[in-house]
Amino acid sequence: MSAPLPRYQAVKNHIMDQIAAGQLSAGDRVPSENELTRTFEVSRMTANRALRELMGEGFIVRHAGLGTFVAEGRVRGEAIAVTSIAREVEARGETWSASVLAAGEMRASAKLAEAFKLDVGAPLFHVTIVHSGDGVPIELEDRAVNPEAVPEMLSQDFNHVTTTDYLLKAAPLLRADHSVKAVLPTVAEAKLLGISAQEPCLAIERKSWTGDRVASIARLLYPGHRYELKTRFENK
Amino acid sequence: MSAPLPRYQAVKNHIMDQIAAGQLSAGDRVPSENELTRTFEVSRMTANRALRELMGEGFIVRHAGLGTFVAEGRVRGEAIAVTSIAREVEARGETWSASVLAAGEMRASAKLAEAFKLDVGAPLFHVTIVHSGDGVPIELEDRAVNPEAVPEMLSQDFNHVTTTDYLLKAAPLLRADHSVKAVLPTVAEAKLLGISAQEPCLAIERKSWTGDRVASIARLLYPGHRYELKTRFENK
DNA sequence: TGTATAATATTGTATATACAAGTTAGTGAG
DNA sequence: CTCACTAACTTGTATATACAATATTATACA
Repeated sequence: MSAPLPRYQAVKNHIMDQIAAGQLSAGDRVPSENELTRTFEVSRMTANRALRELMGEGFIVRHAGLGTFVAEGRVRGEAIAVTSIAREVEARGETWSASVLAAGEMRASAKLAEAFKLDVGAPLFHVTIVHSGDGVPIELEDRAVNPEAVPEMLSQDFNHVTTTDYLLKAAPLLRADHSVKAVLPTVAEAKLLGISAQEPCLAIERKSWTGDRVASIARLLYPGHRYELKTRFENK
Repeated sequence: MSAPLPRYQAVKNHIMDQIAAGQLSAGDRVPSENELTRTFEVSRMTANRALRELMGEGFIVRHAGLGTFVAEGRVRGEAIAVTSIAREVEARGETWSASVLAAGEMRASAKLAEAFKLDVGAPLFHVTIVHSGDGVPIELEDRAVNPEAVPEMLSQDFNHVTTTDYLLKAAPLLRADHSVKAVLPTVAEAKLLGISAQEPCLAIERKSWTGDRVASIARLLYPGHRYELKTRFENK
């Protein structure tokens, strides 16, 4: 059972829900701290914290003496989205397919135990999959999954559904950290991706959370000549 | 005359200065809230706020009961932010320096004209700069700038201020598009970055807007072994 | 009617205080 | 020696209170 939601978070969620649902649009006035104090029966400090964090996250802007308003545009830049490789492949007009090289249980190494906040040796699910577009490999996925967060992980047929699609459903994504690097593949990796070992690859490491639990840690490797990451940033 | 610095900001600055100066390294323990309370003669709430904001900005990590520690690597907040390479270098505890290889006018090729929404042959500013940390090249910047958006661009001394710092001031950033790829450097690029031509590089192409005008188009090249891009994604 | 001042509303910072939960080290008992 | 308990320390959340600064509105006076 999860802990009760902190009050400042409930206030944040309420305002964000209103923005997301279109009840509050860019430029609209957001309730003041004192109004939130009354509405939510919290202290002004709690309301201030909720609003301050939303401001830090780019959703709202605040002016002393004036008030608090929904920010223009979407201030929070679109981070690297967690999208399904199948979707990306199809968006290129290619047909996605997958080859599951490994799918089973493993024991958490010290590093993974630390990353998952589990004990060393704790059971994890592990999958290794090559994703292709029109039969040409485009992504080598190596992923460890927390069984506590996603108990039915290994029951899925990842030749037909991507891990990402399944995880997005089974373990609602709260947050993800990404690290992007340019690397050379190992000989084994190069072979699996059907490229030379001298081909630069984009390596994305992703750690995703569901609730307050690390759900999955993945390393995604893309041939440099086959993959490009695009993102957009917007400022208020 | 500037307003006195808020106390929570002074505490933040002090810790960030220590990290930037290398006095605190990744994994090192940061003073606890109660220690900061004594050192800075502030309330615990004020110390908590300072640490909480630094955590939100990715510089530190915190564990209840355990303590506060400098984050591993630099967790860049949110999207691929448009940040100054000087700032990034300094956050690594290194000293930034720059070598301007080219700074002058050019005529817009068909491709650049299209990207800037200008006529082919229209004047553009062009700079090529190698940025280094502790004397070791880390970024090769090749940038075209729209003179209509940034008329004084070439008056700046980019040996001492980064193009990004200047652009952020002279042409308030509204929006930026990023493309990230893994590539091999050309022989010339490899030479400028002091790496082998077989070293994979992270190539970031950035198009930034001020108002409704494209201000700048840059290609930034980083040696794979020297640079890692970190981003964070949050869903509600 | 126009202007100045006071009152009100809003954000911004800071403190003291309190309770809750997690971690670790030390001590005492078996 | 081992285990359990306690104390000390740490982070996490919440409240009441206070003062400061900014912006707007209401009121009073000319």
